[in-house]
This record gives sequence, C-alpha cells and structure tokens, in this order.
Amino acid sequence: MQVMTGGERMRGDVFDTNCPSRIVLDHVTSKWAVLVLAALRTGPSRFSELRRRIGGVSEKMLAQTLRTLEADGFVHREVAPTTPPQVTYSLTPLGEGIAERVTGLVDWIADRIPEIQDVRTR
Amino acid sequence: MQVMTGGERMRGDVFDTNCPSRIVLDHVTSKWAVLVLAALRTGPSRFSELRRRIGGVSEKMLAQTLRTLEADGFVHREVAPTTPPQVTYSLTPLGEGIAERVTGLVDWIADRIPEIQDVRTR
DNA sequence: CTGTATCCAGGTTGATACTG
DNA sequence: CAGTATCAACCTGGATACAG
Repeated sequence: MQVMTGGERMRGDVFDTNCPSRIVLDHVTSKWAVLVLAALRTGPSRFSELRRRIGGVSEKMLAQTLRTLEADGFVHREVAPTTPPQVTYSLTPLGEGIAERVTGLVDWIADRIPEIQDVRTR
Repeated sequence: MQVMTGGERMRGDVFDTNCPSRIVLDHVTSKWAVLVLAALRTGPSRFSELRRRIGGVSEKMLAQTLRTLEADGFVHREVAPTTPPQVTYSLTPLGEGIAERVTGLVDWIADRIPEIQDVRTR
C-alpha cells in the first residue's frame, strides 16, 4: 500500500494507479478472467463445466476469479438448492459489455500479431 | 511453465493462455504500461519527464515497461547523441492504436464505476 | 458437486547503489 | 541524464487436503 504524501496527484483519472477503474481493469484483464468472460459469452455455464472448458485453471483460481467478477457485477451466480448443489454462472448485461470489449481488444491485438512479430525480429 | 501433455487444446485463440495475443495483452494492460501509453498519447516525452508525469514509478519499472513496449513495436525510442544523452519516447502508429483502445477500455469502465459500486454495496 | 483452507515455490516489485 | 545491477520483500498462483 502506497500513501500519497502530498497533493501532487489527486486526479481521479487513469494516472491514479489505484483508482477504481484501474482496479476493475486489472480484474477483467487478469489471466483467467479473460478466459471466463470469453467462455461465458457463449452462454451460462456451471463450475465444473467452466473448469473443463478453461484448461489449466485450478479450482482456487476459478473460484477466486468468479467471486471477483461477481463482486464487480459482471457475473451472475445462481444456486439451485439441490443435493448435490448446482451452481450456474452467467454474464450480467454489464458483463456482456465488458466481455465484448475485452475479447475485442484481444482480437485487435491478434489481428496485428504479424506486424508485432515483424518488429520483434528486426 | 506449463506443458501441454496432449492435443486437447491447440487452438490459437484466446483460450490458449500463452498465445501471443495474451502475452501482448498482459504487456499493454500492465500497471505501468497503461500509464505510459496514456502519457505518450499527448506527445513524445523524455525518460525523466515520463517519470515525473507518472507518479510512483521506479526507474527500473519505467525502463522495463518502455523496453517491453518498444520490443512490441508500440513505442519508438530516439537517442540524441549528445552529452548528457537525450532519449525521447513516442508512440508508433501501432502504439497509437493500442493506446487509444486501452485508454478507451479504462474510460468505458470508469463510466460504469457508479453501477459497479452499486453492485458492490448490495 | 462446489467450493474453502493451508502451505509453499517462483516470479514480480521496489529501494538502493552504481555506471557511462 | 538515462539508465543497469543487485537483493530482499511481497504477492500471486498452484498443489493438496478437506468440508458442506
């Protein structure tokens, strides 16, 4: 935790490293969140189904990612009171918006990978 | 480093955690890269000027971030052969594209912070 | 099935000191 | 001015075991 000692930077914009926008940005661009958002764009999904579709994710990280996205209002969690319990995750309207943009950014980059690789070799 | 043991996931899309797009996404959405891109959108800037404008960044992290962005082709580094040396950083055309989109994403999120905070308190 | 708790290795960060 | 080198501290993430 870093303390602002003076009034040197009090704007609420992107230059404030700990502004809410930056925190949410980190959430939605995190390693697994990108994949969760992409997976949920095709429709609601259960925990174990997500775990299967997103290869390599641990239970801990999937649960953590889903909790964060839920807290931010991007993902809806629906528990069916059965035994064993069934939990279904889906995108909220807000979640669909962010999912579209995040995957859009990934796709924009993907389209330019040839150019980027080109620079790297030069 | 994780090894793919089978052919279970060979697509080149977003579901491949280590695909080039994801790597570049991590670069440009990293803590300091977002701020560097935002700072450079207003025009070329020198090392120490960037350090002043982006409060809290260490020399090491600024240098590291700039080297990564340069390697990806988003930032151009111009050295004037004077003493003391003058190094000027600027966005490449590719860099302007990504800067626009990254800050756009941050702004999109910023616009919805009220909604998000609303969910958090509920 | 859907998680939570714990532990630990590895990577990332930042302070500091130093160089050309 | 514009960095690089070094090192300790922190944090993240994954494996494992366990619980409701």
